[in-house]
Amino acid sequence: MFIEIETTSDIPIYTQLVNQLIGLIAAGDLKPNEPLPSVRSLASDLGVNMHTVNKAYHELERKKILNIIPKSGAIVNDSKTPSEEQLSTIIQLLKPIIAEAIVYGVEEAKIMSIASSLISEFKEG
Amino acid sequence: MFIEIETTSDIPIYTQLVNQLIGLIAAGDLKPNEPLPSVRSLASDLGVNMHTVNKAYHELERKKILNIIPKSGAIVNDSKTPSEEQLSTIIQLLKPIIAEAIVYGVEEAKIMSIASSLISEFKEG
DNA sequence: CTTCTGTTATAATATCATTAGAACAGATTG
DNA sequence: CAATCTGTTCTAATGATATTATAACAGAAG
Repeated sequence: MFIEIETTSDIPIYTQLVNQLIGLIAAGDLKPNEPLPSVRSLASDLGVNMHTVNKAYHELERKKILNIIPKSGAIVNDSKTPSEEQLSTIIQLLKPIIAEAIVYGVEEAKIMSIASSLISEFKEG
Repeated sequence: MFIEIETTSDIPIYTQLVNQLIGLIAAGDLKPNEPLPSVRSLASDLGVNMHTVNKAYHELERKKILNIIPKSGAIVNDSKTPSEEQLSTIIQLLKPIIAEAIVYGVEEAKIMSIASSLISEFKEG
């Protein structure tokens, strides 16, 4: 489990966890139906509290990325087609960043090129 | 100044302000070299505290989007070409969202289409 | 049956976000 | 010049978050 937590970051630990787990799934390092480590073991590995990992897992469950089976564990959900809610989420998240890029003077073609590169980066693993 | 603050949102007020101001600049509603309202008047308009607006302005100055002239006011910076730092910022912000979209099963073409639409939305004003 | 799992509860600490009030000094304007 | 407006700085209080620490519980897995 290749996860690194920066305790000095202003990004909350559980958010760093959420983002990195999403990254691992997107890159195929964590596959659909694959079980995640228990909150206790991952917390121990990372040197953080059990509840912090638990919070990240539940955030991923809220996003419908994980399926948490009570008192058993969490497995990666298999999502072939995004729900309308998920599509809307992506658009809302993307909007302020696209705006920021435009304000910085990043040209449209450059924005598209960055997006394309990032997609390839994940898809290639 | 078309800004709406949702006090019930879990997004901090100053962050909402930052995002909406960036949106206004991207859409051309706020043009380069144009002065922003004083922290006191904008705070009064929005029904929030002066310090909250001040925090947003300084966050935008940190991003080099605003130029704050001490004891005078803030004006919109004219950025024609993004700095390396700004480009890096955009990439780092984009990365987790692209990953999330991929996990949701959003196809590459769809992601690109959303990005393109958002860019057009801003550029058209 | 023992161990592992997530769940729940309480509690303490630190940080952040927001508001309030006041005072100060430079900039602007009439 | 004098009055007003500006961002700046400071202290203070409040509420919400994030994180950690313990502990106990009940279902799952071996």
